[in-house]
Amino acid sequence: MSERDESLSAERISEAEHAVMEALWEKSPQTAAEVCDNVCDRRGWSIPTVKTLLSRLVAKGALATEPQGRRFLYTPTIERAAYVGTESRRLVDRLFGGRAAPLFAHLAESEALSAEDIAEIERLLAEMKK
Amino acid sequence: MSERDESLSAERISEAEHAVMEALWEKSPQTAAEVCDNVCDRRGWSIPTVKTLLSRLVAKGALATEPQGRRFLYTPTIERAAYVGTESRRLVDRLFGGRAAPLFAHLAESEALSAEDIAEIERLLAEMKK
DNA sequence: CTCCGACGATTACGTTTGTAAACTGAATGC
DNA sequence: GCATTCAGTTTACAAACGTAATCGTCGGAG
Repeated sequence: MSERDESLSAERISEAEHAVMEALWEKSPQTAAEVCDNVCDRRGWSIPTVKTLLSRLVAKGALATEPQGRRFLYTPTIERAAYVGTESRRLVDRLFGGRAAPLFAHLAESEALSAEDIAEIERLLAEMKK
Repeated sequence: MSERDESLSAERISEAEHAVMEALWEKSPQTAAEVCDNVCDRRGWSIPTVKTLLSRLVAKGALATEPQGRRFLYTPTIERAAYVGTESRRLVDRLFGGRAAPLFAHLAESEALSAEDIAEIERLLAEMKK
């Protein structure tokens, strides 16, 4: 019960881990220290915490390491778009029965849509029609 | 370290708990056994599991109990719309910097929007303009 | 050549979650 | 009345998470 599947990257990324991923999607590769520079204050973390998260993400196959001298450079192996996609879908499935329209309706109803959002969405819709 | 705040219902609802909430939003009040009838097969749960989840939800203030003879009737204390709202916002904040338009764009791009979704959204947009 | 400091690796530890068995008290059939 | 049954409560326990301290090692400063 130790050899888990290491190739299929379907491992779930937790919220804390996600913060680390964001830093690396923003810019990569980065060392552990650099990642910490980018997230530690915001989250109130210390370096050991970041290192743990990095290790777990490597174990989950979400990050790749490349040795640079005696330290590692970390790079995402999964694309942000893919992650965002699965997470979005999860939510839509769980809360809106897989339909996006109710989500939109909900956002609209709860004032979560700004004027710009609406304009942007109209633009996208127009574009889709072409 | 035992008396947690019992009035403010900001407690986080986990995924398994959410399934129970859905059953009760669908129809309430219900007994534990009834809830189980509605979710146990789908999730492969046994009654004890449902009971645990119900208790935790009561502890979190998400459900209210009303004694009916020797058993309890469970009723949600929070509205589904409120839950859906906070969860949606969480996702939009976390993944799209709080902007709904990028979420929409993403759904559109990834084919997650059906023709009906689009029609429905156009309808909603038209309505909002009025 | 030796010691220090910087890294990753290992270990830690409390909490939450998923999943459920054991316990306890009350209602109910005989 | 007393045993069985059935509800809720308590306890259990492993995995995941959040957060971090400690260990072991390797390379660079003296």
